Amino acid sequence: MGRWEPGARERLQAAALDLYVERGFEQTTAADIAASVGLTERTFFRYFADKREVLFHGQERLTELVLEGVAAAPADATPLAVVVSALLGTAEFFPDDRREHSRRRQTVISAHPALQERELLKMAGLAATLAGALRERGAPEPAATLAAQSGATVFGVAFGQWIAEGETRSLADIQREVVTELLSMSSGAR
Amino acid sequence: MGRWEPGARERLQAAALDLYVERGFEQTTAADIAASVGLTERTFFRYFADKREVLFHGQERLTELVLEGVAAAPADATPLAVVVSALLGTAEFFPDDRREHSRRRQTVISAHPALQERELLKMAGLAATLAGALRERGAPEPAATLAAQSGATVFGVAFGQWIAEGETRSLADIQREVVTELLSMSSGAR
DNA sequence: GTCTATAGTGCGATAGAC
DNA sequence: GTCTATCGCACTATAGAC
Repeated sequence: MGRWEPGARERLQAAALDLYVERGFEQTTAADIAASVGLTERTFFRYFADKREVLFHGQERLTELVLEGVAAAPADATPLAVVVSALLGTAEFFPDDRREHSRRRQTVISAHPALQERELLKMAGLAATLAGALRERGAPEPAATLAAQSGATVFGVAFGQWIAEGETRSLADIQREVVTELLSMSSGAR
Repeated sequence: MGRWEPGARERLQAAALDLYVERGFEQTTAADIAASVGLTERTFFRYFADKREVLFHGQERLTELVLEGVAAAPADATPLAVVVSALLGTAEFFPDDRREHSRRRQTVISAHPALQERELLKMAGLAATLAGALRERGAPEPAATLAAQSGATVFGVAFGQWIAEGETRSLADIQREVVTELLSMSSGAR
């Protein structure tokens, strides 16, 4: 394990998660992570802009899945229907055998506000991308943003449930239930 | 303006905003801000945990207004109706004569991801507080969280509109329209 | 109020792949 | 030889410890 071995980025990501779990985010330096896979601090920062980013790299694929979900919706679908389609597209990113990894990762994030900030920023970026895609399909503002943000809300709630202790349903199944819940809530409002 | 003059916190906040507008957030050091009001860097960090926090201090009052709004809702109100009441409570925090200040502040935040992160974290905290208040009134999960997050969404969209160039309506008026839009969107979904 | 560890950046040197 | 990942060093600013 050292210089020139392939997969430096992936090794750094795995080592970072392990160390963040073991001793906590703040007690882990970038140099610690790099050293644990035979690299230097300087190389760590070549791959990741900062210590937090190492936990979030790879989410570009999630954006792609959202946009594929948008494209899969019928042309005459309402913004909310398009969002549901986008949402179900994301479920592919979280197969059941990734649940345990997601749980570990989320435990670390939940314990550190600095990591929560970054997660919220990523989610906001995804929602903004989704809103843009809705506008391209002709949705006006503020409907596009409202629908996209509602999608982010549903995703967040469903994801939280998906990684809850003892949960066995798939993310897609949970998402469908949460969407139903959200709609029934709105229609019952005075 | 110097040592021992009262209102150190407020002077630091005003100076920080000015400098962030002038030269940008990253080009402004904590020492710059402190020096510009006759204090030292050390004093800056006594008042604010970090460079970002200086733009967000004072939002505890916003939380209070949200909770007052919750309390003002009739006991048999649906979660969503309680959220609307909470939302309108926040409008008091943003009278029309604060609009220009909010615009300046938001311009800075929008230009710097590090500041957006902090803003998102504050908003998430507020939504979590609101969800907790809804649970205390008997709302079950996930309805409480869905309603609270929807409130945050409406607030964000309405606030963005309120500070838009040329906008003259009050925040409360805009919020009411955005809520209507959100509800009509959900009821029209297939 | 001082002192220090760490984050993060810029730039030039080097080691290995080809 | 070229190309590029990695390293070493110097540096500033943040933030916390004493």
